[in-house]
Amino acid sequence: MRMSELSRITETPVPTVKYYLREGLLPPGRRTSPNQAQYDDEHVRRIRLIRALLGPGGLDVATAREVIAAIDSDLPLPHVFGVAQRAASVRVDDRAVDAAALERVDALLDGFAIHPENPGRIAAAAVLEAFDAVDQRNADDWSRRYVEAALIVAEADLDTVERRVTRDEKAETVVVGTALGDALFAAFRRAAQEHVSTTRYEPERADEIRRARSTP
Amino acid sequence: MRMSELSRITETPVPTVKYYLREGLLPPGRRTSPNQAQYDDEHVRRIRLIRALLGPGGLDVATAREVIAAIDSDLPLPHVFGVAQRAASVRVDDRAVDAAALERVDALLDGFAIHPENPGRIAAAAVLEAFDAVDQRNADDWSRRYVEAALIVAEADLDTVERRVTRDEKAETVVVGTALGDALFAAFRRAAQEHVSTTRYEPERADEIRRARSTP
DNA sequence: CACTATAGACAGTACAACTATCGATAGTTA
DNA sequence: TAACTATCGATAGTTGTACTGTCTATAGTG
Repeated sequence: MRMSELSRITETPVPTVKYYLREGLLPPGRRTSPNQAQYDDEHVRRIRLIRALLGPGGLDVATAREVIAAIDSDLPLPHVFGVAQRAASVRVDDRAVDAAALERVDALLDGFAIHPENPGRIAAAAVLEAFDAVDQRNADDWSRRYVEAALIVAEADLDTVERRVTRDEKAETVVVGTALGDALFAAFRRAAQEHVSTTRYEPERADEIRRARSTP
Repeated sequence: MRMSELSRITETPVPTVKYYLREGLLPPGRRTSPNQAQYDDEHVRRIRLIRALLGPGGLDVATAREVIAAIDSDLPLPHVFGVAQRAASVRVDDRAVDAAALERVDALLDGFAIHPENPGRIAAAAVLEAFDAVDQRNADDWSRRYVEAALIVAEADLDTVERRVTRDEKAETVVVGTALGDALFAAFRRAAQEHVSTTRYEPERADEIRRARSTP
């Protein structure tokens, strides 16, 4: 197919497709002449990946380029996982996090087999520090339950990757799952908050609200 | 205190403090003359809140202004919760989500007492749609476990708010918890992923890695 | 009385993600 | 085969966001 069709199928404007090509997110098409090229299903797929990473995934173009390069490389899966993790994490300056916050995180993650450089460990310390700066209260009880939930999600993530067959499928799932998983969990969290809040404080209205959704 | 001290305590440049004032994020100081004003601890607290929302919370200035206005208002807590939820959610165009994806989400959230407009419900549908566009596979098993984890987190969130005493404390905790909770969970998820991955695939290395962190 | 610090208005910066224009050429259609 | 549309690749422009800098008149300070 030519660029206009690629653009139509993926609902992405032609100038934007060109932009992705320029930025190295999308591999060039197969040249048929000095100013013509053919694209195929792989390009369609890749554009969908790019849009998922830049949109719901919240990655910037430079970071998306890195994780795409990791998928395309033949590096082992654990390496792809590391790249995806660092990409999806808000970049936190290691030195900007104080030791006390890191110790608290380590206490919460007692028994976890993680390296000191794990992006989550650093980021969690930064978030707890910010939380304390506003809400002068110990957030450890709250955090402990987050860790419990995070373990459930992490097991689900690994299981999902295992279900894929080839190395490339697994690599793509790792990247998409890591980036979109955050957004998916955040969405379900919102829903669960309303649900828990309603059943806890207005149980008499819960049934009525349930009905409103099941019969639109 | 004067602006320079406010700036020093909060580690925020003076021009940035002025910017927050202009943008209505920070209430003006108590005027002592046409071009002098006094600030107090409430301003310090407020700047910390702003920085937490704009930094780890990932809100933009306009959205931060809305949630701060909600805290300052005397609107009831459920309303503040709603504002915070919409603020922390990636804005999704309702019509951009197709009905099939919404039905899948509703199946996953069967029995939940939530309104059809719940931001999480819409956002989850959008994310699942993006995931399917890339990874042509049913993500429902994966999602179900996310929902299970989201319930744990939502209960923790509500409990944390309940522990606060006054309406204003509760309102602030709702806002901070909603915005920073996403980042906190994402961080713990990264840590849990490495932990689960190591114990599952390289159990013999797990102990060694654990030791590396406990004895820095 | 120097000297520094405001407040507030306004302009400028830096970066990211597109979006538009252009000239030379290629494919397509009447 | 002429007219029309599409493409490539280079370059420039746009939009939006979160600051950052400059300026003037005035105020606090040693």
